Parts: sequence; C-alpha cells; structure tokens
Amino acid sequence: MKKTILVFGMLILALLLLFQFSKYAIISGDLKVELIVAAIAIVFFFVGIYINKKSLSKSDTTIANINKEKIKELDISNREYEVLQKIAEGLSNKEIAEQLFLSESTIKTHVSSLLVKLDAKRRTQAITKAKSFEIL
Amino acid sequence: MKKTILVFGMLILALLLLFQFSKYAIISGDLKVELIVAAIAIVFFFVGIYINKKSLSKSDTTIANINKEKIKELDISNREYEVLQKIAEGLSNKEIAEQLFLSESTIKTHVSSLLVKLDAKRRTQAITKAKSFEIL
DNA sequence: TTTTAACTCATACTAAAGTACCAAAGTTCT
DNA sequence: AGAACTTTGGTACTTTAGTATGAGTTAAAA
Repeated sequence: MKKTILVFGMLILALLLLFQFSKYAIISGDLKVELIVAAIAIVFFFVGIYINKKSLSKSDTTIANINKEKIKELDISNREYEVLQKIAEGLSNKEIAEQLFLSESTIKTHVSSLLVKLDAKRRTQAITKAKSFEIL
Repeated sequence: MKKTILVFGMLILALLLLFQFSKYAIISGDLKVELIVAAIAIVFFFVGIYINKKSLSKSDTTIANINKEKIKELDISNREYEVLQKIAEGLSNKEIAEQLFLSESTIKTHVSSLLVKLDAKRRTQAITKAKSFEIL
C-alpha cells in the first residue's frame, strides 16, 4: 500500500517536471517542437499503459481481500485452508500428509470439516465452491 | 481481425493529424502552449490505456485457441472432454452418469482414459493438469 | 465392405475418500 | 490456572474412485 502511494507520487512529480521543462523548451526554442511533442506523446503513452496495469492488479488485490474475509466468514482455520490448497493442487490425502508432516487421519479430519464448512459432498466440489467463493 | 486492423489504422491516422495540428498551433501561436501539451498528454495517456487493454484481450484469445489444439494433441475425445468438464464442476461419477444419461461404468471408463491421457493419478490432479494445459 | 475409432456397458477387484466418534496435546485469552 | 478452540491422531466402517479386462454397438473412413 505505502509502496503504491510512493510510486504514484514519484510518477506525478516526474510528469509535472516534464511538463514544466517542455513549456520552457518550446518558449525558449532550444529544442525542436517535433521532438518535444514526440517525447510527451511517448511518455504519456507508457504512463497510460502503466496506470492501466496498476488498476488491473489493484482489482486483483481487491479480490484477494474478499478472500480472507470469506475464509473467516466460513470459519475455515489456517490448517484447513492449507489442506484446501493442497487438495486444489490435486494431491491425495496421503501426499498432503507427507508434505505437511502429519498423519493421513489428521488430513481426513481436516478434509471432512472443510466439506462441511464449504457445503460440499466431494473434494472436487470443494474446489469449485472455494473458487466461486474466491477463496482460491 | 479485420476490425482490429481498421481500428488501429484509424487511431494512428488520428494521432498523426493531432501531431501536425499541434506543430502548427505552437509555431503560429494560436493556442497556449500549456493547452496543447496537456491535450497531447491526455490523448496519449488514453491511447496507452487502450492499447494495453487490446493487447491483454488479444492474449486471452490466443489462450482460447491453444485449448482446442491441446485437446487434439492429447487425443481427448468429445465425450471424454465432456466428462472432464463435469469432473471440474465437482460432480461424482454417478451424477455425471445421470446428467449424460449413461451408466456409471461408462463414466468410469472415460475417467480412466482421461487420467491416462492427462497423466494424472486422481480426478483432482486431472483438473489442475487440464487447467495448466489451458484446456479448462 | 471391412476396418478403425469412439462410445457404450458389465463384472470383479483394489485403493482412496469420506463419516462418525472419541480423545489427547497445544494455544490463546481471560 | 481454567475455558474455549485448534490441531492432531486413532479405529471402524461406508462410500466413491479407479483399474483391468472383455465385449457389443455405431458411425465414418478406406
């Protein structure tokens, strides 16, 4: 967040400087008009691209924010969420157990409570529901 | 495709006109320098945004094209793909059988061959692999 | 008209997945 | 320290999933 503000601030500052410089250059006639116009065009072209990308990634972040709230809303614990992610990766209970250094029965417990909390009958349905809740 | 080329052509033409006009305006001194610079900046800013969006939507289309080719490449038949989609929706073999008016054993046959073709051990892994292949 | 490929279905298994119930150990908050 | 919750794990059992194999049907291509 702070980073974004800083970057945008710097950007605006740079643009204002460019603005002032171009005005000065045109009036004093040090540079050719074409060059200045082209420079402004190019700079603002890329600024447009940059801003657009920023706003797109911002909307992604917004979705990511909804996620965490939804997870809390569904009362899904940290471990359960971890297991959910592994399920979505296509791992079996045994493989998840190995990766998290837990027993398979523990994974089964987590999976069962996940299915209840997500109102799913199967792990595959848990994946689709989780995605519809924008949790994954 | 033709539409895109047309739009881009018009855009470039408009920009060249703007370019020439700004040159004329600055030299003849009809308009204030600030206004012209601001106008160029704004126009190119939005052009940047526009181009960026175009390129993003283009890449989406490309991904959609890869899909069908990849399905053929993996030698996945129509029915198998249909079953794959149902799996991704989180349905059980029984439910898929009911929806497609087939027996459960037929679905099992399709699922098994899908797992082989996608090189997956489980239906959940089939989902993730299919998505990585941009098939779903 | 064969042949090929896709689609269908069955049986008999094995292997996972999932349920139900219980219980101990560890955290966190008061 | 005690309450409340999370995490962990076990047993026993039921239900799906998945494999292997074989076989009949259909539609299109050679």
